[in-house]
Amino acid sequence: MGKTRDSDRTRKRILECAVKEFSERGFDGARISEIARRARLSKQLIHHHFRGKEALFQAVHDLKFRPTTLWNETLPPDPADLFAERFRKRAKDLDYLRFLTWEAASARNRKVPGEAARGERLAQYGAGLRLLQAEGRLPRDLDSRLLQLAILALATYPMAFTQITRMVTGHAGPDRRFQREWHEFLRKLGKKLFDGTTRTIESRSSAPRASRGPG
Amino acid sequence: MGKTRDSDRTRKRILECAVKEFSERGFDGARISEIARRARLSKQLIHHHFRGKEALFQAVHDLKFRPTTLWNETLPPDPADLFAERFRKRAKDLDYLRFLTWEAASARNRKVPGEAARGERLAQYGAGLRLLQAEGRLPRDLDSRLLQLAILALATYPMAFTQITRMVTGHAGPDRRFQREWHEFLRKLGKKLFDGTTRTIESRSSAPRASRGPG
DNA sequence: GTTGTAACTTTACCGTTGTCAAACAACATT
DNA sequence: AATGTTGTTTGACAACGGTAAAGTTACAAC
Repeated sequence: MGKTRDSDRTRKRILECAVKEFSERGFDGARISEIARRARLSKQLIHHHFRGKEALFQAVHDLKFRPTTLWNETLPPDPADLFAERFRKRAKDLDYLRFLTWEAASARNRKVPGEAARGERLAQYGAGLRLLQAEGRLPRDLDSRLLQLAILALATYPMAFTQITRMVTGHAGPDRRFQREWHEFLRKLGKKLFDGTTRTIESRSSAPRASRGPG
Repeated sequence: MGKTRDSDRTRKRILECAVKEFSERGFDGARISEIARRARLSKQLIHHHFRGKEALFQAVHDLKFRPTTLWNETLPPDPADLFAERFRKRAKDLDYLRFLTWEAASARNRKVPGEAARGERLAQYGAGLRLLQAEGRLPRDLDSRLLQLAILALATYPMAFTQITRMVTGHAGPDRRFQREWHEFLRKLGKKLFDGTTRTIESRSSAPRASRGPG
Protein backbone atom coordinates (compact mmCIF):
# COMPACT_ATOMS: atom_id res chain seq x y z
CA MET A 1 0.00 0.00 0.00
CA GLY A 2 1.25 3.44 -0.87
CA LYS A 3 2.11 6.12 1.58
CA THR A 4 -0.72 8.16 2.97
CA ARG A 5 1.09 11.28 1.84
CA ASP A 6 2.64 11.55 -1.54
CA SER A 7 2.99 14.88 -3.21
CA ASP A 8 3.58 13.53 -6.67
CA ARG A 9 0.74 11.09 -6.50
CA THR A 10 -1.81 13.67 -5.45
CA ARG A 11 -0.51 16.12 -8.01
CA LYS A 12 -1.05 13.48 -10.62
CA ARG A 13 -4.51 12.70 -9.34
CA ILE A 14 -5.43 16.36 -9.39
CA LEU A 15 -4.17 16.68 -12.93
CA GLU A 16 -6.18 13.69 -14.07
CA CYS A 17 -9.38 15.03 -12.61
CA ALA A 18 -8.60 18.49 -13.89
CA VAL A 19 -8.25 17.11 -17.39
CA LYS A 20 -11.69 15.58 -17.09
CA GLU A 21 -13.30 18.68 -15.69
CA PHE A 22 -11.70 21.13 -18.08
CA SER A 23 -12.36 18.96 -21.07
CA GLU A 24 -15.99 18.63 -20.11
CA ARG A 25 -16.79 22.16 -19.09
CA GLY A 26 -14.03 24.35 -20.46
CA PHE A 27 -12.06 26.87 -18.48
CA ASP A 28 -14.92 29.12 -17.45
CA GLY A 29 -17.31 26.30 -16.76
CA ALA A 30 -14.85 24.23 -14.78
CA ARG A 31 -15.04 24.41 -11.01
CA ILE A 32 -12.07 23.88 -8.75
CA SER A 33 -14.34 22.45 -6.08
CA GLU A 34 -15.62 19.91 -8.56
CA ILE A 35 -12.09 18.81 -9.37
CA ALA A 36 -11.45 18.54 -5.65
CA ARG A 37 -14.57 16.44 -5.20
CA ARG A 38 -13.50 14.05 -7.95
CA ALA A 39 -10.03 13.75 -6.46
CA ARG A 40 -11.50 13.42 -2.95
CA LEU A 41 -9.56 16.28 -1.43
CA SER A 42 -10.10 19.89 -0.56
CA LYS A 43 -10.08 22.59 -3.18
CA GLN A 44 -7.55 24.53 -1.14
CA LEU A 45 -5.05 21.77 -1.65
CA ILE A 46 -5.31 22.24 -5.37
CA HIS A 47 -4.47 25.86 -4.94
CA HIS A 48 -1.52 24.81 -2.81
CA HIS A 49 -0.06 22.42 -5.35
CA PHE A 50 -0.71 24.63 -8.31
CA ARG A 51 -0.82 28.36 -8.07
CA GLY A 52 -4.45 28.74 -8.94
CA LYS A 53 -6.99 27.97 -11.59
CA GLU A 54 -5.13 29.63 -14.39
CA ALA A 55 -1.87 27.87 -13.56
CA LEU A 56 -3.65 24.56 -13.15
CA PHE A 57 -5.17 24.94 -16.57
CA GLN A 58 -1.78 25.77 -17.94
CA ALA A 59 -0.37 22.62 -16.37
CA VAL A 60 -3.14 20.50 -17.82
CA HIS A 61 -2.57 22.18 -21.13
CA ASP A 62 1.14 21.45 -21.08
CA LEU A 63 0.39 17.86 -20.19
CA LYS A 64 -2.12 17.20 -22.95
CA PHE A 65 -0.39 19.20 -25.63
CA ARG A 66 3.03 17.82 -24.98
CA PRO A 67 4.26 15.93 -28.02
CA THR A 68 4.14 12.22 -27.34
CA THR A 69 4.51 9.13 -29.40
CA LEU A 70 0.89 9.65 -30.30
CA TRP A 71 1.96 12.75 -32.15
CA ASN A 72 3.78 10.59 -34.60
CA GLU A 73 3.27 12.48 -37.80
CA THR A 74 4.46 9.75 -40.08
CA LEU A 75 2.38 9.25 -43.15
CA PRO A 76 0.75 5.92 -43.97
CA PRO A 77 2.41 3.85 -46.68
CA ASP A 78 -0.63 4.07 -48.90
CA PRO A 79 -1.81 7.64 -49.62
CA ALA A 80 -5.33 6.30 -49.91
CA ASP A 81 -5.23 5.77 -46.15
CA LEU A 82 -4.40 9.37 -45.35
CA PHE A 83 -7.88 10.22 -44.12
CA ALA A 84 -8.55 6.99 -42.30
CA GLU A 85 -5.19 6.85 -40.59
CA ARG A 86 -5.38 10.41 -39.36
CA PHE A 87 -8.82 9.68 -37.99
CA ARG A 88 -7.61 6.56 -36.22
CA LYS A 89 -4.98 8.58 -34.44
CA ARG A 90 -7.36 11.33 -33.52
CA ALA A 91 -9.81 8.87 -32.04
CA LYS A 92 -7.15 7.71 -29.63
CA ASP A 93 -7.11 10.84 -27.55
CA LEU A 94 -10.61 12.18 -27.14
CA ASP A 95 -9.66 14.46 -24.29
CA TYR A 96 -7.16 16.19 -26.50
CA LEU A 97 -9.83 16.56 -29.12
CA ARG A 98 -12.10 18.21 -26.61
CA PHE A 99 -9.38 20.65 -25.67
CA LEU A 100 -8.97 21.51 -29.31
CA THR A 101 -12.67 22.16 -29.52
CA TRP A 102 -12.74 24.41 -26.48
CA GLU A 103 -9.76 26.20 -27.85
CA ALA A 104 -11.51 26.67 -31.16
CA ALA A 105 -14.57 28.08 -29.47
CA SER A 106 -12.79 30.48 -27.19
CA ALA A 107 -9.79 31.53 -29.25
CA ARG A 108 -11.37 33.87 -31.71
CA ASN A 109 -8.34 35.30 -33.34
CA ARG A 110 -6.01 35.34 -30.40
CA LYS A 111 -2.84 33.41 -30.60
CA VAL A 112 -2.95 30.13 -28.86
CA PRO A 113 -0.33 28.85 -26.39
CA GLY A 114 2.46 26.94 -28.05
CA GLU A 115 1.30 28.00 -31.45
CA ALA A 116 4.81 28.13 -32.86
CA ALA A 117 5.76 24.59 -31.84
CA ARG A 118 2.46 23.15 -32.93
CA GLY A 119 2.65 24.95 -36.22
CA GLU A 120 6.10 23.50 -36.72
CA ARG A 121 4.77 20.03 -36.17
CA LEU A 122 1.92 20.58 -38.54
CA ALA A 123 4.32 21.91 -41.13
CA GLN A 124 6.25 18.69 -40.82
CA TYR A 125 3.20 16.74 -41.83
CA GLY A 126 2.60 19.16 -44.69
CA ALA A 127 6.13 18.58 -45.93
CA GLY A 128 5.38 14.87 -46.00
CA LEU A 129 2.37 15.55 -48.17
CA ARG A 130 4.42 17.62 -50.57
CA LEU A 131 6.91 14.81 -50.79
CA LEU A 132 4.14 12.44 -51.78
CA GLN A 133 3.06 14.93 -54.39
CA ALA A 134 6.57 15.13 -55.74
CA GLU A 135 6.60 11.37 -55.98
CA GLY A 136 3.41 11.51 -57.95
CA ARG A 137 1.47 9.57 -55.36
CA LEU A 138 -0.76 12.51 -54.57
CA PRO A 139 -2.32 14.90 -57.06
CA ARG A 140 -0.13 17.95 -57.54
CA ASP A 141 -2.95 20.29 -58.37
CA LEU A 142 -4.19 20.24 -54.79
CA ASP A 143 -2.54 22.73 -52.46
CA SER A 144 -0.79 20.61 -49.88
CA ARG A 145 -1.78 22.86 -47.01
CA LEU A 146 -5.42 22.81 -47.95
CA LEU A 147 -5.26 19.09 -48.41
CA GLN A 148 -3.84 18.80 -44.93
CA LEU A 149 -6.70 20.89 -43.66
CA ALA A 150 -9.16 18.61 -45.39
CA ILE A 151 -7.55 15.59 -43.79
CA LEU A 152 -7.82 17.19 -40.38
CA ALA A 153 -11.39 18.19 -41.06
CA LEU A 154 -12.50 14.69 -41.90
CA ALA A 155 -10.51 13.24 -39.03
CA THR A 156 -11.80 15.70 -36.46
CA TYR A 157 -15.24 17.00 -37.22
CA PRO A 158 -17.50 14.02 -36.55
CA MET A 159 -16.08 13.53 -33.09
CA ALA A 160 -15.82 17.18 -32.23
CA PHE A 161 -19.32 18.12 -33.36
CA THR A 162 -20.96 15.15 -31.72
CA GLN A 163 -24.39 16.75 -31.81
CA ILE A 164 -24.27 16.97 -35.58
CA THR A 165 -22.97 13.45 -35.90
CA ARG A 166 -25.79 12.22 -33.70
CA MET A 167 -28.42 14.12 -35.63
CA VAL A 168 -27.13 12.95 -38.98
CA THR A 169 -26.22 9.35 -38.30
CA GLY A 170 -28.11 8.54 -35.15
CA HIS A 171 -24.94 7.36 -33.48
CA ALA A 172 -22.81 9.27 -31.03
CA GLY A 173 -19.40 10.39 -32.19
CA PRO A 174 -17.28 8.33 -29.80
CA ASP A 175 -19.48 5.30 -30.46
CA ARG A 176 -17.36 2.33 -31.46
CA ARG A 177 -19.67 1.33 -34.24
CA PHE A 178 -19.69 4.77 -35.74
CA GLN A 179 -15.93 4.93 -35.58
CA ARG A 180 -15.66 1.70 -37.54
CA GLU A 181 -18.09 2.91 -40.16
CA TRP A 182 -16.43 6.28 -40.47
CA HIS A 183 -13.03 4.68 -40.77
CA GLU A 184 -14.29 2.51 -43.56
CA PHE A 185 -15.90 5.48 -45.23
CA LEU A 186 -12.68 7.48 -45.12
CA ARG A 187 -10.82 4.58 -46.67
CA LYS A 188 -13.25 4.49 -49.55
CA LEU A 189 -12.97 8.23 -49.94
CA GLY A 190 -9.20 8.06 -49.97
CA LYS A 191 -9.25 5.31 -52.55
CA LYS A 192 -11.59 7.20 -54.81
CA LEU A 193 -9.49 10.31 -54.57
CA PHE A 194 -5.95 9.06 -54.63
CA ASP A 195 -5.84 5.64 -56.17
CA GLY A 196 -5.99 6.85 -59.71
CA THR A 197 -3.60 9.66 -58.94
CA THR A 198 -0.71 8.60 -61.08
CA ARG A 199 -2.91 8.41 -64.11
CA THR A 200 -4.74 11.60 -63.28
CA ILE A 201 -1.83 13.92 -62.77
CA GLU A 202 -0.14 12.70 -65.88
CA SER A 203 -3.15 13.18 -68.03
CA ARG A 204 -1.58 16.43 -69.23
CA SER A 205 1.20 14.74 -71.03
CA SER A 206 -0.45 12.01 -73.00
CA ALA A 207 2.28 9.50 -72.22
CA PRO A 208 3.06 8.38 -68.68
CA ARG A 209 6.44 9.49 -67.44
CA ALA A 210 9.07 6.98 -66.54
CA SER A 211 8.50 6.12 -62.90
CA ARG A 212 11.59 7.33 -61.13
CA GLY A 213 12.31 9.15 -57.92
CA PRO A 214 11.11 12.66 -57.25
CA GLY A 215 12.04 14.83 -60.15
CA MET B 1 -34.66 60.88 -34.16
CA GLY B 2 -36.27 57.95 -32.43
CA LYS B 3 -38.01 58.02 -29.13
CA THR B 4 -35.84 57.94 -26.08
CA ARG B 5 -37.74 54.92 -24.85
CA ASP B 6 -38.57 52.05 -27.10
CA SER B 7 -39.05 48.60 -25.71
CA ASP B 8 -38.67 46.73 -28.95
CA ARG B 9 -35.63 48.66 -30.03
CA THR B 10 -33.74 48.09 -26.80
CA ARG B 11 -34.75 44.46 -26.78
CA LYS B 12 -33.30 44.15 -30.23
CA ARG B 13 -30.15 45.97 -29.22
CA ILE B 14 -29.74 43.72 -26.21
CA LEU B 15 -30.18 40.67 -28.39
CA GLU B 16 -27.59 41.88 -30.87
CA CYS B 17 -25.02 42.49 -28.20
CA ALA B 18 -25.91 39.24 -26.51
CA VAL B 19 -25.27 37.36 -29.75
CA LYS B 20 -21.84 38.93 -29.93
CA GLU B 21 -20.98 38.23 -26.33
CA PHE B 22 -22.29 34.66 -26.25
CA SER B 23 -20.69 33.79 -29.56
CA GLU B 24 -17.36 35.14 -28.37
CA ARG B 25 -17.27 33.79 -24.85
CA GLY B 26 -19.87 31.08 -24.63
CA PHE B 27 -22.53 30.81 -21.98
CA ASP B 28 -20.28 30.51 -18.96
CA GLY B 29 -17.79 33.07 -20.15
CA ALA B 30 -20.41 35.62 -21.15
CA ARG B 31 -21.07 38.45 -18.71
CA ILE B 32 -24.40 40.19 -18.46
CA SER B 33 -22.64 43.37 -17.42
CA GLU B 34 -20.55 43.20 -20.57
CA ILE B 35 -23.66 42.88 -22.71
CA ALA B 36 -25.07 45.84 -20.84
CA ARG B 37 -21.92 47.83 -21.44
CA ARG B 38 -22.02 47.12 -25.16
CA ALA B 39 -25.67 48.11 -25.34
CA ARG B 40 -25.02 51.14 -23.13
CA LEU B 41 -27.60 50.33 -20.48
CA SER B 42 -27.72 48.77 -17.06
CA LYS B 43 -27.48 45.04 -16.63
CA GLN B 44 -30.62 45.08 -14.53
CA LEU B 45 -32.58 46.22 -17.55
CA ILE B 46 -31.51 43.10 -19.33
CA HIS B 47 -32.90 41.05 -16.52
CA HIS B 48 -36.07 43.09 -16.79
CA HIS B 49 -36.61 42.49 -20.49
CA PHE B 50 -35.59 38.87 -20.40
CA ARG B 51 -35.96 36.69 -17.37
CA GLY B 52 -32.30 36.20 -16.73
CA LYS B 53 -29.14 34.91 -18.27
CA GLU B 54 -30.52 31.51 -19.14
CA ALA B 55 -33.64 32.92 -20.76
CA LEU B 56 -31.60 35.50 -22.63
CA PHE B 57 -29.40 32.78 -24.01
CA GLN B 58 -32.47 30.85 -25.01
CA ALA B 59 -33.79 33.89 -26.83
CA VAL B 60 -30.53 34.37 -28.65
CA HIS B 61 -30.52 30.70 -29.45
CA ASP B 62 -34.02 30.81 -30.88
CA LEU B 63 -33.05 33.83 -32.92
CA LYS B 64 -29.91 32.36 -34.47
CA PHE B 65 -31.20 28.84 -34.92
CA ARG B 66 -34.49 29.80 -36.41
CA PRO B 67 -34.75 28.42 -39.92
CA THR B 68 -34.36 31.21 -42.41
CA THR B 69 -33.85 31.39 -46.10
CA LEU B 70 -30.20 30.78 -45.33
CA TRP B 71 -31.22 27.33 -44.23
CA ASN B 72 -32.11 26.53 -47.77
CA GLU B 73 -31.13 22.90 -48.01
CA THR B 74 -31.42 22.66 -51.75
CA LEU B 75 -28.64 20.81 -53.46
CA PRO B 76 -26.50 22.40 -56.15
CA PRO B 77 -27.24 21.34 -59.73
CA ASP B 78 -23.79 19.82 -60.13
CA PRO B 79 -22.90 17.21 -57.47
CA ALA B 80 -19.28 18.22 -57.85
CA ASP B 81 -20.20 21.47 -56.13
CA LEU B 82 -21.61 19.78 -53.04
CA PHE B 83 -18.63 20.63 -50.86
CA ALA B 84 -18.03 24.12 -52.16
CA GLU B 85 -21.65 25.15 -52.08
CA ARG B 86 -22.16 23.97 -48.55
CA PHE B 87 -19.09 25.88 -47.52
CA ARG B 88 -20.30 29.04 -49.20
CA LYS B 89 -23.50 28.90 -47.21
CA ARG B 90 -21.71 28.20 -43.96
CA ALA B 91 -19.41 31.14 -44.45
CA LYS B 92 -22.41 33.44 -44.58
CA ASP B 93 -23.28 33.15 -40.92
CA LEU B 94 -20.18 33.05 -38.82
CA ASP B 95 -22.03 33.76 -35.60
CA TYR B 96 -24.12 30.69 -36.14
CA LEU B 97 -20.98 28.72 -36.74
CA ARG B 98 -19.54 29.93 -33.47
CA PHE B 99 -22.68 28.86 -31.66
CA LEU B 100 -22.34 25.44 -33.19
CA THR B 101 -18.78 25.28 -31.96
CA TRP B 102 -19.69 26.28 -28.42
CA GLU B 103 -22.46 23.76 -28.52
CA ALA B 104 -20.04 21.11 -29.67
CA ALA B 105 -17.63 21.89 -26.88
CA SER B 106 -20.17 21.98 -24.10
CA ALA B 107 -22.73 19.41 -25.17
CA ARG B 108 -20.91 16.22 -24.45
CA ASN B 109 -23.63 13.72 -24.96
CA ARG B 110 -26.53 15.72 -23.75
CA LYS B 111 -29.36 16.39 -26.10
CA VAL B 112 -29.25 19.79 -27.64
CA PRO B 113 -32.21 22.21 -27.82
CA GLY B 114 -34.30 21.79 -30.93
CA GLU B 115 -32.51 18.60 -31.79
CA ALA B 116 -35.58 17.02 -33.32
CA ALA B 117 -36.33 19.87 -35.71
CA ARG B 118 -32.72 20.31 -36.69
CA GLY B 119 -32.35 16.59 -37.24
CA GLU B 120 -35.38 16.71 -39.46
CA ARG B 121 -33.83 19.42 -41.56
CA LEU B 122 -30.59 17.53 -41.84
CA ALA B 123 -32.45 14.41 -42.84
CA GLN B 124 -34.03 16.40 -45.64
CA TYR B 125 -30.61 17.14 -47.04
CA GLY B 126 -29.65 13.51 -46.67
CA ALA B 127 -32.70 12.48 -48.64
CA GLY B 128 -31.54 14.76 -51.41
CA LEU B 129 -28.21 13.01 -51.44
CA ARG B 130 -29.87 9.62 -51.68
CA LEU B 131 -31.90 10.87 -54.59
CA LEU B 132 -28.71 11.87 -56.37
CA GLN B 133 -27.36 8.42 -55.67
CA ALA B 134 -30.45 6.82 -57.11
CA GLU B 135 -29.98 8.92 -60.21
CA GLY B 136 -26.44 7.66 -60.46
CA ARG B 137 -24.95 11.11 -60.06
CA LEU B 138 -23.33 10.21 -56.76
CA PRO B 139 -21.51 6.97 -55.96
CA ARG B 140 -23.86 4.50 -54.38
CA ASP B 141 -21.23 2.75 -52.35
CA LEU B 142 -20.87 5.73 -50.06
CA ASP B 143 -23.28 5.84 -47.16
CA SER B 144 -25.32 8.96 -47.74
CA ARG B 145 -25.30 9.94 -44.08
CA LEU B 146 -21.57 9.65 -43.82
CA LEU B 147 -21.18 11.55 -47.05
CA GLN B 148 -23.34 14.28 -45.58
CA LEU B 149 -21.11 14.33 -42.54
CA ALA B 150 -18.06 14.66 -44.75
CA ILE B 151 -19.65 17.57 -46.55
CA LEU B 152 -20.37 19.29 -43.27
CA ALA B 153 -16.88 18.55 -42.03
CA LEU B 154 -15.20 20.17 -45.01
CA ALA B 155 -17.62 23.08 -44.95
CA THR B 156 -17.28 23.72 -41.25
CA TYR B 157 -13.92 22.73 -39.86
CA PRO B 158 -11.54 25.35 -41.27
CA MET B 159 -13.67 28.20 -39.98
CA ALA B 160 -14.54 26.58 -36.69
CA PHE B 161 -11.00 25.55 -35.79
CA THR B 162 -9.47 28.82 -36.78
CA GLN B 163 -6.30 28.18 -34.79
CA ILE B 164 -5.57 25.09 -36.84
CA THR B 165 -6.35 26.84 -40.07
CA ARG B 166 -4.02 29.64 -39.10
CA MET B 167 -1.24 27.26 -38.11
CA VAL B 168 -1.55 25.21 -41.27
CA THR B 169 -2.18 27.84 -43.89
CA GLY B 170 -1.01 31.02 -42.26
CA HIS B 171 -4.33 32.68 -42.95
CA ALA B 172 -7.17 33.18 -40.54
CA GLY B 173 -10.34 31.21 -41.10
CA PRO B 174 -12.67 34.09 -41.86
CA ASP B 175 -10.05 35.68 -44.09
CA ARG B 176 -11.52 36.46 -47.50
CA ARG B 177 -8.53 35.19 -49.37
CA PHE B 178 -8.55 31.92 -47.53
CA GLN B 179 -12.23 31.49 -48.19
CA ARG B 180 -11.68 31.91 -51.90
CA GLU B 181 -8.85 29.41 -51.92
CA TRP B 182 -10.78 26.91 -49.85
CA HIS B 183 -13.81 27.26 -52.06
CA GLU B 184 -11.69 26.55 -55.08
CA PHE B 185 -10.09 23.60 -53.35
CA LEU B 186 -13.45 22.11 -52.47
CA ARG B 187 -14.55 22.44 -56.06
CA LYS B 188 -11.53 20.51 -57.23
CA LEU B 189 -12.13 17.89 -54.59
CA GLY B 190 -15.72 17.52 -55.63
CA LYS B 191 -14.77 17.20 -59.27
CA LYS B 192 -12.19 14.55 -58.52
CA LEU B 193 -14.64 12.59 -56.44
CA PHE B 194 -17.90 12.87 -58.28
CA ASP B 195 -17.21 13.73 -61.87
CA GLY B 196 -16.34 10.20 -62.88
CA THR B 197 -19.15 8.83 -60.80
CA THR B 198 -21.23 7.29 -63.53
CA ARG B 199 -18.28 5.32 -64.77
CA THR B 200 -17.15 4.41 -61.27
CA ILE B 201 -20.36 3.02 -59.92
CA GLU B 202 -20.88 0.95 -63.01
CA SER B 203 -17.47 -0.60 -62.91
CA ARG B 204 -19.12 -3.71 -61.53
CA SER B 205 -20.84 -4.44 -64.80
CA SER B 206 -18.01 -4.45 -67.24
CA ALA B 207 -19.91 -2.54 -69.90
CA PRO B 208 -21.00 1.07 -69.39
CA ARG B 209 -24.69 1.67 -69.43
CA ALA B 210 -26.29 3.75 -72.11
CA SER B 211 -25.75 7.35 -71.17
CA ARG B 212 -29.13 8.80 -70.38
CA GLY B 213 -30.24 11.82 -68.43
CA PRO B 214 -27.81 14.45 -67.27
CA GLY B 215 -24.32 13.28 -68.01
C1' DG C 1 -52.68 69.01 -15.16
C1' DT C 2 -53.47 64.43 -13.29
C1' DT C 3 -52.85 59.87 -13.36
C1' DG C 4 -51.34 55.42 -14.88
C1' DT C 5 -48.25 52.54 -17.06
C1' DA C 6 -44.14 50.98 -18.75
C1' DA C 7 -39.22 51.81 -19.60
C1' DC C 8 -35.20 52.46 -17.17
C1' DT C 9 -31.95 53.27 -12.94
C1' DT C 10 -30.45 52.76 -8.38
C1' DT C 11 -29.70 50.36 -4.28
C1' DA C 12 -29.12 46.38 -2.19
C1' DC C 13 -28.50 41.45 -1.67
C1' DC C 14 -27.09 36.66 -1.78
C1' DG C 15 -24.83 32.61 -3.46
C1' DT C 16 -20.85 31.10 -5.56
C1' DT C 17 -15.96 30.79 -6.38
C1' DG C 18 -11.26 31.40 -6.13
C1' DT C 19 -7.81 32.47 -2.82
C1' DC C 20 -5.24 33.30 1.49
C1' DA C 21 -3.62 32.21 6.15
C1' DA C 22 -3.36 29.59 9.95
C1' DA C 23 -3.79 25.23 12.26
C1' DC C 24 -2.90 20.35 12.01
C1' DA C 25 -0.83 15.79 11.03
C1' DA C 26 2.47 12.74 9.06
C1' DC C 27 7.07 11.81 7.92
C1' DA C 28 12.23 12.48 8.19
C1' DT C 29 16.27 13.81 10.65
C1' DT C 30 18.78 14.38 14.57
C1' DA D 1 12.03 11.82 21.97
C1' DA D 2 12.56 16.44 19.96
C1' DT D 3 12.31 19.10 16.02
C1' DG D 4 11.85 20.72 11.39
C1' DT D 5 9.72 20.03 7.07
C1' DT D 6 6.02 19.25 4.18
C1' DG D 7 1.55 17.42 2.78
C1' DT D 8 -3.29 18.31 4.11
C1' DT D 9 -7.32 20.24 6.38
C1' DT D 10 -9.99 23.86 8.23
C1' DG D 11 -11.83 28.42 8.64
C1' DA D 12 -12.47 32.76 6.72
C1' DC D 13 -12.82 36.19 3.25
C1' DA D 14 -13.16 39.29 -0.60
C1' DA D 15 -14.65 39.76 -5.26
C1' DC D 16 -17.71 38.97 -8.59
C1' DG D 17 -21.94 38.03 -11.03
C1' DG D 18 -26.75 37.35 -11.36
C1' DT D 19 -31.11 38.76 -9.35
C1' DA D 20 -34.79 41.08 -6.75
C1' DA D 21 -37.21 45.03 -5.24
C1' DA D 22 -37.72 49.77 -4.76
C1' DG D 23 -37.29 54.23 -6.81
C1' DT D 24 -37.37 57.43 -10.90
C1' DT D 25 -38.37 59.26 -15.35
C1' DA D 26 -40.66 59.48 -19.77
C1' DC D 27 -44.69 59.02 -22.36
C1' DA D 28 -49.79 58.46 -23.17
C1' DA D 29 -54.66 58.73 -21.93
C1' DC D 30 -57.92 61.11 -19.69
